[in-house]
Parts: sequence; structure tokens; C-alpha cells
Amino acid sequence: MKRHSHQRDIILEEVRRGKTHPSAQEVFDRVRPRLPKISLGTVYRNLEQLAAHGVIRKLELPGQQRRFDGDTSEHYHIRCLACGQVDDIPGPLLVQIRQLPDTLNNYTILGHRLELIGICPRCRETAGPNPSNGQ
Amino acid sequence: MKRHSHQRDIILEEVRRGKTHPSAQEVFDRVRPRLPKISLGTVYRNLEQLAAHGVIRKLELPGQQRRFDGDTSEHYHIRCLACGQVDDIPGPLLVQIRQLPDTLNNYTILGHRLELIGICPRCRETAGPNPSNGQ
DNA sequence: ATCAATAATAGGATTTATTATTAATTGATA
DNA sequence: TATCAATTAATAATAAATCCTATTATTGAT
Ligand SMILES: [Mn+2]
Ligand SMILES: [Mn+2]
Ligand SMILES: [Zn+2]
Ligand SMILES: [Zn+2]
Repeated sequence: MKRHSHQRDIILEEVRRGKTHPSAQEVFDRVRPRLPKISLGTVYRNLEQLAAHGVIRKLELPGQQRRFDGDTSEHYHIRCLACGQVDDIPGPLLVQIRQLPDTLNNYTILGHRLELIGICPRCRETAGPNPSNGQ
Repeated sequence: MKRHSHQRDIILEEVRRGKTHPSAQEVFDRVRPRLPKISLGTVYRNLEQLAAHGVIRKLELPGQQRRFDGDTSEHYHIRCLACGQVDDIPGPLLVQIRQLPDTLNNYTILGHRLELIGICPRCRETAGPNPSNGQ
């Protein structure tokens, strides 16, 4: 990020819009109406770059493609088992696990990753996964 | 798993050997000396099948390829940031997070995934990642 | 023991997400 | 305004995982 680029500005705007935790492809789809000539590689590169500089957050999800988060505050996520939607968990709910020992199993502990798994309200109501996104 | 297969028996034996949490490719490499004609697809299919039946565990790791675990008891894992090695966390260390509310953010909570991130003893000593496996 | 039904396999092709390459363009700076 | 490294669009390459199909192996019934 040694200099500005219009593409990066637009990408950042679109990641920050809403709380949807979009994948690179979804960001690409949102950016394209505004920048019809942009390429997917540019989106990937800038998302990585923005995440490396702490402007956005990269979410590595077990068994799913990575997503990005415009909200860089420390928070956990919950994921719908049926449709794959990722939502924020508000508040300091799970503080206990932060009180970890410095070493464990002879590892030096640097951090942790936690996500909750559940069924989102929409999938619960419709009883069964909705068409959007299977896992 | 409606029928037996020799391939599946060997695959299971190799997953259970040691505590190494091998990837499908690693299982393939271990099985091949014993079954030179086996194909990677067969290894993937049987690992999925064994996991679906609870005979082994499938580990979906954020930002890394999936691994398999012959130990089906409930336990967490710690992962080396430098070399990617995955080790077991012994004991009921992190019980607090199991006391979760039934619903959160209007989701029905079914479970959680937690992994610790750290530096393994080998990587700490050699100061810097060892050649085996970057990330 | 033989046989037919069909589950499971081998080998290869395909898909999907991501990264690398490259020539052309652009933004910052003097 | 000229310079030049950073960035881009386009495309190729890679890696993990899945899918496809002809063949083989397992099983229950004879
Ligand atoms: Mn979030
Ligand atoms: Mn384990
Ligand atoms: Zn859902
Ligand atoms: Zn290590």
C-alpha cells in the first residue's frame, strides 16, 4: 500500500458496507457494477493487502472459503450450519477462554480461534436449509 | 459402508497410527507402500465415510487443508504458526466455553470450534520456521 | 462352489478457490 | 513534465477436493 488506488478505495467501501462478511468473489460481484473492468485477482490482492495492514479482517473459516470483515474490532462469529451465513457475536461473551496459560503442551501460546456453530433464524423458520449456500 | 473393503481397513490403520493428524494426501502417501494401486479419490472417499460414521474425526482447519484424527475423544488442538503442525491439547482445560446459552443472536447454538495458535517447541528452539511446512 | 446384484475401486478429468506472471497503466515525487 | 516503482487487467498456473466411468470385489442367495 505504498500508494493509493481507486480500485482499492472501492473495494474497501464495499467490504465495509453492511455486516455480511463477503468472500472475495462476493466483493468482486459488488465492485463490478462500479468498476466493470476490474479483475478478480485485483480484488484478492487488495483484500489481502488491506487485511495485512489491519484495515479489514480476514476470516479463515474451517472448511469454507475465506471471508472478509470491515469490522476490525475484536469479536467472534457464529455460522449457520444450514446456509453458511456468518454473523457477529456481540459483546464480551466468551472472555473466559482468554485467560490461557502462557505455554501448553510445550507450545508458546499466541492466540486462539473460536467460532460458534448454529442454525440461523431464517433457516430455523423455513425448516431446512434455504437455497442460498449449502455449508 | 455397506460392505467391507481392504482399502478402508488399511486407511483406518494408517490414520490411527501415531498422533499426527494427517491430511488426505499424507494418508495416501502412507497407504501407498501397502496398496500401490490405490487412488487418491479412494482415500478421500473413505476418510469422509469413516468420519461420517464417527470412526475417525475430520479436522477442518481455518486456512489450511483438512486433516484427520484417529482419536475420536473430545479434545481441542493447538497449531504451530511456523510449521503448521497440529497437536492435541490434553485434559478438560477449556470447559468454560461449553457453558453457552441455548440461543445467541437469535441463532440456535449447536456447538463450537476452538483451536489455539502458538509456536511449537521445535520451531521455538530453531528460532524460525523449520523447513517442513510453511503456515 | 457358483452366481447375480451392486457397492466400492482405479484412474483420470473436472471444479473451485487462490496465487503467480506479465505487459501496460498509473500515482507519487522531483 | 519526466521518471519510475507500484498497481492493474488479463490470463495462466497451482492445489485441494470432488466427480465420472469402466472395472473389480464383496456379499447374500442359490
Ligand atoms: Mn464480524
Ligand atoms: Mn487430535
Ligand atoms: Zn441459515
Ligand atoms: Zn512448529
